[in-house]
Amino acid sequence: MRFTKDIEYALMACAAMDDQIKPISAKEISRRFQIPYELLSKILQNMSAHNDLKSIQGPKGGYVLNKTLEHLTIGDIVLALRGDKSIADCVSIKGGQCPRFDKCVISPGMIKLQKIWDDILFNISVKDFIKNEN
Amino acid sequence: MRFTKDIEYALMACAAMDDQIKPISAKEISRRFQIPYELLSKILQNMSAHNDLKSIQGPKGGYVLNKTLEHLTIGDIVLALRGDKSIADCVSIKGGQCPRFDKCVISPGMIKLQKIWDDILFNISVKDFIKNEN
DNA sequence: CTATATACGATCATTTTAGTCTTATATAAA
DNA sequence: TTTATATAAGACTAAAATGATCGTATATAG
Ligand code: FES
Ligand code: FES
Repeated sequence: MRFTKDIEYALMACAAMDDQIKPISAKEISRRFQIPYELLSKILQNMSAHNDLKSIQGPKGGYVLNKTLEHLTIGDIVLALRGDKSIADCVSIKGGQCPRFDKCVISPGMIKLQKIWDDILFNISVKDFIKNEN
Repeated sequence: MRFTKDIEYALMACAAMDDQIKPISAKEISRRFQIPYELLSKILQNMSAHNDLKSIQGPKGGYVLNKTLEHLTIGDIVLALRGDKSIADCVSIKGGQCPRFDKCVISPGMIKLQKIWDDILFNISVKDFIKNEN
């Protein structure tokens, strides 16, 4: 039950783009946080495809936030990077294929816990996450 | 951010042992839930080493719960099977080695989220998790 | 035109997860 | 005391996910 490096890198990138009018390049973010450039690029491209960011090509190009960090949640980032927010196989989209599905003893609990987790993920904004007051 | 199969299997095993006075063997649990026997064995041994279960060797042996499921939490199971409950590298025990540690922009948020998650993990009992009322 | 940027797909290395195999030890019951 | 049944433990393998790299194409500011 852990966040992977993508998520960490994405959150750092968000911090770099916060309050920025001008686009910031992947290279600049990569340099600032010591994140492998190509890896970061793909992360930003995924976030772009998910409409969390807007990309501007060419010189002076880079990425800009599409929404403010107040309106971007941790859950959005997980969805952009993972595509799936399920906390276990038992409760995943493909759960229907599980041979145990009909009489599964853990799925009621998993479903409940999934709801609790979703509630957290999609209600903590990246702004909340980044700011270190309190 | 997902629970692995161990956790699922451990929870199923707990369900099988709930309210049981007599020990249940790994083989029996394995058969009932279609869990690979050797894999389940190791899971139960880990839970045993963590004092969640008591093991009885020999014929008519098996495993019995050491505490009631009301007093066993999801967090206990994660600790027994994973050894580590941290939600990300940034906030893990070895976090001190991170080159970004001193000026990390995400660690305040990670620490906060870790607390929230711990609060959930160690306050949901396996009994709560298993029972399907509500 | 050229330098700088994203877009995208393929590839590779490492780590984690999942599952298997083997051997040793304990013990209830015949 | 023998035998069958059980846990204990560690080595091993296979498969999947993660982390990182490479190469090439395309867009565009200057
Ligand atoms: S484990 Fe398959 S549905 Fe729960
Ligand atoms: S990422 Fe290293 S301390 Fe936060």
